[in-house]
Amino acid sequence: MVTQDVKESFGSPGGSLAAKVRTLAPSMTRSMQRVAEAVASDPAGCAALTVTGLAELTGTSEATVVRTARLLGYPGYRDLRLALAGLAAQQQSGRAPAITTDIAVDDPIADVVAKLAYEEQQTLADTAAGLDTVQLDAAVTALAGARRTDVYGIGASGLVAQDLTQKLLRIGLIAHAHSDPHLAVTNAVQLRSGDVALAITHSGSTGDVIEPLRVAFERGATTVAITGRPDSAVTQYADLVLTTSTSRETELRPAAMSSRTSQLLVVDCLFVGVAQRTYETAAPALAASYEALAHRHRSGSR
Amino acid sequence: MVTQDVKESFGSPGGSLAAKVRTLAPSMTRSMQRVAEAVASDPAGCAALTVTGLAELTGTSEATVVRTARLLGYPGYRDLRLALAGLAAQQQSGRAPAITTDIAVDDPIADVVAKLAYEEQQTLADTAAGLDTVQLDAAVTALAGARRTDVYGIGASGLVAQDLTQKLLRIGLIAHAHSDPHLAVTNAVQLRSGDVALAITHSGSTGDVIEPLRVAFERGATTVAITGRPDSAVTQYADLVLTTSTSRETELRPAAMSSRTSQLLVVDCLFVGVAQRTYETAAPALAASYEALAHRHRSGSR
DNA sequence: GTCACCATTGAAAGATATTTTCGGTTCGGT
DNA sequence: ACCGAACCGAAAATATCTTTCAATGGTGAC
Repeated sequence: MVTQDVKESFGSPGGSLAAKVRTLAPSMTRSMQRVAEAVASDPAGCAALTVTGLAELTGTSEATVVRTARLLGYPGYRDLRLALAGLAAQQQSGRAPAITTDIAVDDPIADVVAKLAYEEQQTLADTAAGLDTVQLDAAVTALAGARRTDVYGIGASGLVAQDLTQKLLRIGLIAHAHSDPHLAVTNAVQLRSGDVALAITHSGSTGDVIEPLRVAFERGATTVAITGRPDSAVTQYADLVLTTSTSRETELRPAAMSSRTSQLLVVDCLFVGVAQRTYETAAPALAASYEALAHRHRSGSR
Repeated sequence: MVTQDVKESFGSPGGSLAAKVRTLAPSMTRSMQRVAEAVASDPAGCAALTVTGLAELTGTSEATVVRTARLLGYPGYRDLRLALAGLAAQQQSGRAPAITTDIAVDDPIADVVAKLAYEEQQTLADTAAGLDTVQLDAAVTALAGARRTDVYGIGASGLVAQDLTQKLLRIGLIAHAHSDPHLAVTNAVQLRSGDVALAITHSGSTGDVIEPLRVAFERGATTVAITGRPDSAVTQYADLVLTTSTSRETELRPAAMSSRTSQLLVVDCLFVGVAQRTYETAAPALAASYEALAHRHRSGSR
């Protein structure tokens, strides 16, 4: 029997499908994209169609439809269709007001705030839905037990890398963020089994970040990639891949914005996970760092 | 095609299936009742089964299963199954309880993800609701017209400061982030009317950040504070105050986490606002920086 | 520019699932 | 005991889904 795992597909909340389509779209061929788009835009309608029907609707072939279903993580079209039916039902029951419009040049500032907040919320939901908790758990375990951890990130992702290291340092772990590619590589050489190297790159193809990860990978360290493109170059050298969501970008809202939100959520999850594992030492360390900073704040607040 | 009317089956509210089974049970034969009962008691489980599977489970034959499906009002088993999938999804989503509890040490990683995502969404909503758009608008105007902009932030807020400057630089504005208190002050001395100084501090009482803002304030620059405490020391020297939200912190989720989310939203709003104001120059600058980075990415990704 | 190669695609064959048919079985009535 | 009707399931028939494979078109090397 092929269709035993429907329950699991239900496990992920509804919106995740549209998100999945977005993250995987870049790695799809043109015809597959057509199919994916049809499915994402009208789940209910597509659920009513057979493979042949959907193939005709999208002007492709049955084979392509099945291929798309596979890429989206289902064993076959049958299961995609089942998931679609579920999705449609959910949509029907839960109203979707959705602020759909992009941010325009002449939007009043209040609209900008509302739209940005909404989109970032959306990004968070998508990311949470798309995160592979098994990989995440494995990454947490690796980090918690690591002798040392190196984190690579450039540009906006570099800030996320620093955020993670700041947090890890706070709970007594040894972590460094590298944004200088050369230093990153020379440090990566020092890594060995039991250490962790973590690369953060939205595109998954940032050479300056891939290179140190490759070195770490070859030295036997546990390598983790946080990327929006689970099929990109960086994953070649990653033992564990944590996927961030990709929301559609607009001219005034560059992709960097949502990828940052997404990356930070992943990083937070890693941190909390590690803090749980190392609670005995993490809790006092957090308290201590809080204490240490107290005197840097002016006492009276007016 | 037999399966054209799936949408309609969704139309009937979820619970009606169990009711329908009860109503029709008397008119059913023994084997059909077994099937109907199985379907009613575990829609999700049955949705995962093929006709043959369900027939075996209930100790009946495929024919009986199909007959039951017909009696329940569906054209065939295929459509019953689709409806079942929808029902299961609804049930699942229905029991999505508000995640109110704090993150506990022994929470499974999946719960951690859900709770973190939820809390960050909450933070975003709170921030958006609490933002003073008048002040925000004024800050945008100041930034858009500034000769130069200095941003102060320490620790986690320092990363937010860098995020803002990275973005502003991208659209051709002159902005610097300072995390070194001494350098910040020495640079602040250079500021004058028409320049902007922006301090980011959650507590509002971080001396190292207040000091340069005070200097800038006294030199006549437009000063902006992004803080979670609108009554704190930093606001003394701030012409404009943008308030970030403060959500309750827990042991495993330090305040830094939500304040960062909140600060980033404010910063994003500032950025988009400025990009709108300076659209003529910002749009091409954004495009250009995108181009410039393209070659740093390895080509093949698929 | 041409060629070789690889990715992409759809047609059709093959496999599976669903529906229908049909004959056997059971059960109640006579 | 016999008859008839409803009930049921095995298996054939059909629909649907999946896989294979050859044709196509695009891409990079030379």
